[in-house]
Amino acid sequence: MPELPEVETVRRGLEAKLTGGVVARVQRRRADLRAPLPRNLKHRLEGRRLERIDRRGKYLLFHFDTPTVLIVHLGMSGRFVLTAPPAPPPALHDHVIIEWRRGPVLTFNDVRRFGLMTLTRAHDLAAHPLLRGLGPEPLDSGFDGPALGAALRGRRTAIKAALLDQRVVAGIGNIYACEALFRARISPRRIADSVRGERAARLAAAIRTVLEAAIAAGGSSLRDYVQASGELGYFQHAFAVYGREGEVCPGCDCGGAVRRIVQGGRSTFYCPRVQR
DNA sequence: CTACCATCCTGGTTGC
DNA sequence: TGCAACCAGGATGGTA
Repeated sequence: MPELPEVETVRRGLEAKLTGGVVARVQRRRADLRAPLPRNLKHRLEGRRLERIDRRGKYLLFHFDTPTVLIVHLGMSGRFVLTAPPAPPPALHDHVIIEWRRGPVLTFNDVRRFGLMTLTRAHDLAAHPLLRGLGPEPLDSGFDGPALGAALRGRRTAIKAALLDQRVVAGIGNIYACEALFRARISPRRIADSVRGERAARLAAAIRTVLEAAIAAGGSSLRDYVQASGELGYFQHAFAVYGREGEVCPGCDCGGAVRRIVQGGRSTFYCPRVQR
């Protein structure tokens, strides 16, 4: 479900409500997510104070004192819900419940259990296997045409597939790959290696602007994605091509229709007339 | 390297 | 209305 804008929206919502809190109680109700939940989750977190929440790509990084870091990936259907204490009776697919000495109760709910939660030490963070190979953060100031072009150099795969590869750029998923390519007027089928120079600059700018616009809208709410506060993001109404097969190409007078193709088993939406 | 495939899991939607 | 097939925002590991 969640790509960078949704993860960032969750990060902001949780950080605002939870920073400074001390963990009072951890319940691990179901451990068989994408990777087994740490057996010592309870002992490592109880009594720890949350200092801040960072994000790297689609990963949330909860920094506690000790120093302990809780790494979370939401997978396709993972979400965090905040509720007023006391902890509510566990609902279906509530896998982890974190209570604090004061403040709201944090529940991790994940229907499909593709999510992941693990612990590490802060000083190992950059070298952690989950984070080590990630490409540049698209919202960092250093992310520009030359940086993107360098990451794509020599890749003979389609640019759409390359954007989904977290080693190329961190945080982009199927929706924002489609949307960024449309904004940059680049065909999703174009060989990644051929995206250089001015094209790479256009694509880097499109990635940045579409992600920033989505964050400003609170992310996209498809299916069951909601922000921690329970509000719905509304960027899904601003999609130019995603999910719009057959509709008139938006934003220009080309008269073409949005087409859906399958690349690597995933749906790609684009306008063949304006994206070359 | 690359492309392609299956896999993990559940639930909503679609089509008969 | 019932039921089965298909589809879904991710990541990984295997194969050719």
